[in-house]
Amino acid sequence: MSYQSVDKRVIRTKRMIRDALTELIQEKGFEGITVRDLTTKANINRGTFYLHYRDKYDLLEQSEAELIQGIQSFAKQLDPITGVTYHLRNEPLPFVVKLFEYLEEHADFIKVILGPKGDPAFQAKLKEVMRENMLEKLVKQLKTEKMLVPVDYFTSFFISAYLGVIQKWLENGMKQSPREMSVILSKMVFLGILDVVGIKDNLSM
Amino acid sequence: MSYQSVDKRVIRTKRMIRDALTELIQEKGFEGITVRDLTTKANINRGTFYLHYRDKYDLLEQSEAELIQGIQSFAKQLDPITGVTYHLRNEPLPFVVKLFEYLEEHADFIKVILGPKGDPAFQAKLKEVMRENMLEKLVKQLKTEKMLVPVDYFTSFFISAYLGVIQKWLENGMKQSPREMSVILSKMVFLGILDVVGIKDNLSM
DNA sequence: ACCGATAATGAACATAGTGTTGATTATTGA
DNA sequence: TCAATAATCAACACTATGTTCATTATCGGT
Repeated sequence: MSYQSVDKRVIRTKRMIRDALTELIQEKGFEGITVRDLTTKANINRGTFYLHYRDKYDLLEQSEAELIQGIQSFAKQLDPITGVTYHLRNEPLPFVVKLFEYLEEHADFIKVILGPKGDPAFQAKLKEVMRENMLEKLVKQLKTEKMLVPVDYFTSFFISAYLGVIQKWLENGMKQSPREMSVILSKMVFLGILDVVGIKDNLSM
Repeated sequence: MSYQSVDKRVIRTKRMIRDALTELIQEKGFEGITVRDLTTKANINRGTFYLHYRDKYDLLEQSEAELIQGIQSFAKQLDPITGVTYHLRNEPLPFVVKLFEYLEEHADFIKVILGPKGDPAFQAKLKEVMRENMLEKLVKQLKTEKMLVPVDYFTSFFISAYLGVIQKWLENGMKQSPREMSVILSKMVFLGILDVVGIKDNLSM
């Protein structure tokens, strides 16, 4: 009925370790965490930890990999025609809306892992997934020689901008809905800075 | 003649520790580094380390603080009239050019500290400095109610975009000059995505 | 060139975390 | 109910930490 571990005890133990990890990263950052800290907070025996994870880095990797996998699995279900169509219509990409929904759902962990005490490698992974699902198809359809800037700086610019807004949104306590955030982002992506700030009659000088 | 430590031995020891730190972060990331690693690589006695730093976190903080201070010191010397004037002229901010020059100068350390094995807290600090020197004055002159998006998302968007391009530039081996990078960034900031990619007659479909 | 000040060394220390083992108990799924 | 296996507990050798103290080496100022 299952090639997976469905043993209630395993589920329970792993969940408690994951919860402890989230709390502890918040408290002291990942670096400062010891296996003893984790097992104490999780109320399990220290030996039990090693039954499931090689060390704390293994725990972190597995936790991150699950999140990335979660994103990729819903990304694949999305309309493959996306890409340029949405870009041209100045509409938020369905992927972006879904992404915010997903982030919201797993906010506890993601918030700390993307925060100042988190893991910069996870930022890189997330950027890569975003790039694949938001810009890859667009870039492939462009004659890059016509671009005003080198393509990899173009990509880095917008993906980092997205991630920065995501981090701010999480930090702010996710006051806006995923749809609202997608719209905000679209505006900034499609308009230049002067339009976004409503300049011309806006300046006080 | 000096309230500072100018003793040649201290200078030498600290420099060797800093160099070892840079190399070791590259090799295994900051987390994996032990004081023993540092002192072995630096060819000094382990006890000597503790004469200068409380622990490896103290070392990291001091190293980062020096960099931030370096940025702030040249920022203060710049023309205080900057701000909106340059933004309106679509010219690269002098601060940005200077910043790239500074990053280039300290690339060894900054490259790893901003990389996937680096310190996310340093990213946050750098963003803050950039915000103060690039957007603060602009934002103060705007009637924020006229903006199309919440001001803090606006700020996060562009500052993160800048940082993302900086990271890519470092990762790429700094092939472009500071001035070139400033121009590339200005283009992306002032034009929307469609203009930047040269769209309309650019799409192959 | 000297000499007092101080930086660096080397060895030892208690303390704490790591990852592993083997025996025992508790819980699970069928 | 019971065989399988997860979790516990205690012990283990090993490594890193941060501190100490006596000793040696190097510095800066005269």
